[in-house]
Amino acid sequence: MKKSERTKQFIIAQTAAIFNKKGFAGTSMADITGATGLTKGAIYGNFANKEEVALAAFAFNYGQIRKTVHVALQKAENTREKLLAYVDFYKEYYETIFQWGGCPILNVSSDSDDAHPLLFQKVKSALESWRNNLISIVEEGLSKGEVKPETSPEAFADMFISLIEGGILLSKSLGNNQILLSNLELLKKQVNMILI
Amino acid sequence: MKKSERTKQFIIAQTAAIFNKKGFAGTSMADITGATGLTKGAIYGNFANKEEVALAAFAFNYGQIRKTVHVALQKAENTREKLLAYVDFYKEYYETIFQWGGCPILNVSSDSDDAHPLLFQKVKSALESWRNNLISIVEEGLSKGEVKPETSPEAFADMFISLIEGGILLSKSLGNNQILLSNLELLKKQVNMILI
DNA sequence: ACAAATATATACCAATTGGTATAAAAAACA
DNA sequence: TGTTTTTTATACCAATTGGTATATATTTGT
Repeated sequence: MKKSERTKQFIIAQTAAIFNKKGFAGTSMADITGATGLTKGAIYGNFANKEEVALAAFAFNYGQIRKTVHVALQKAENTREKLLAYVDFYKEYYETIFQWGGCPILNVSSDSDDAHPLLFQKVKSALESWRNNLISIVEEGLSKGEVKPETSPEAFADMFISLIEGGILLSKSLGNNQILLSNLELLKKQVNMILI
Repeated sequence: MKKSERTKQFIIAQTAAIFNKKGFAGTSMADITGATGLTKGAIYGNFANKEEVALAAFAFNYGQIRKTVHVALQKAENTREKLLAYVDFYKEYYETIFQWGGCPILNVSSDSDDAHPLLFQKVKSALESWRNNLISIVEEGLSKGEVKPETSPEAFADMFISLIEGGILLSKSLGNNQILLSNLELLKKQVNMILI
């Protein structure tokens, strides 16, 4: 691993939480040099502009979550275990996510949807892959006879994501983590309801 | 109504959608003068600073929604009608909300939670009053024997808000309005499930 | 260890940022 | 209508914005 690549990763790691908390317009180059201890020369030697740092920061933030979910799903052997592993992931890691400024998908989506098309495209892809992953799990469950045949994989996935993201919004805004936990409990019940 | 008050309202009306779309840091004084056709002298003659315009813009955006919901709820006579009126409001007005840049609570919450405490406090209050309103409806339904006694008003309210805000996030991000509509259908079923 | 390539710091840039003093214009009141 | 009060435009401010040219360090491959 070359020096430049190490520095790049260092810059991303030091600024990822800042971008997640303050947004693209709210994060300045001064924030970036301040957080890294590097000068603008070093930043612009490794990134073309602020947007590239923001894109890398989002990829980092989202990647951290996806990686951990992926590990948690590895052990799961059937539909129930997979879906409950998802729920348990949020039960276990929501405090960490909150410390990093909340869900990056939620944050970057509303930060970029009307102003930063490149960033918005990345969020769209991330959300799409999350949704498709959930849909696949339910579809697989359907074909294996583990899920009730009247279940709509899409509608279930959308409810799933909504209860999590909505719970994060409510808990962060009201300063009450119990709300997200309550949503996660409800989600468990909804998982059990579609299982045979 | 004095001139100053009319100008104030005019500034708010012209900039409310901009703040909702671009956020606090993303909206500049130049955006404000550009949208109103007024100069900085006029803006600062009516508002102390940018934050005051942003606060007024959020109050305007949220007020528009609350006002319309309030009217829709007037006609409702029992728990079922009240909760379904809420759902129908979003069915009818989500396109308008999207044109204004999405749900102001969702937008301003993630825009302000880690950087603009005054704005964040307003969002918190708005979300609290929405949640309390839903809780009150369910509690009234419980006391009148219209709602199943095992229902938790808080858990129901949180699910209600989450399906709406999560649906907005998904539909806006994926460019697919059908997702919000599907969540609203699910919400109707959930309403019917707690009713006796 | 040395030369070539790479990476970083410094100093700078024009443009824009939020905000203010002041004078001219327009409303409000008598 | 005349005068006082209020509102708005103009011109300005220091600070900060994102970004660049260049010289100096520091890695890298030999």
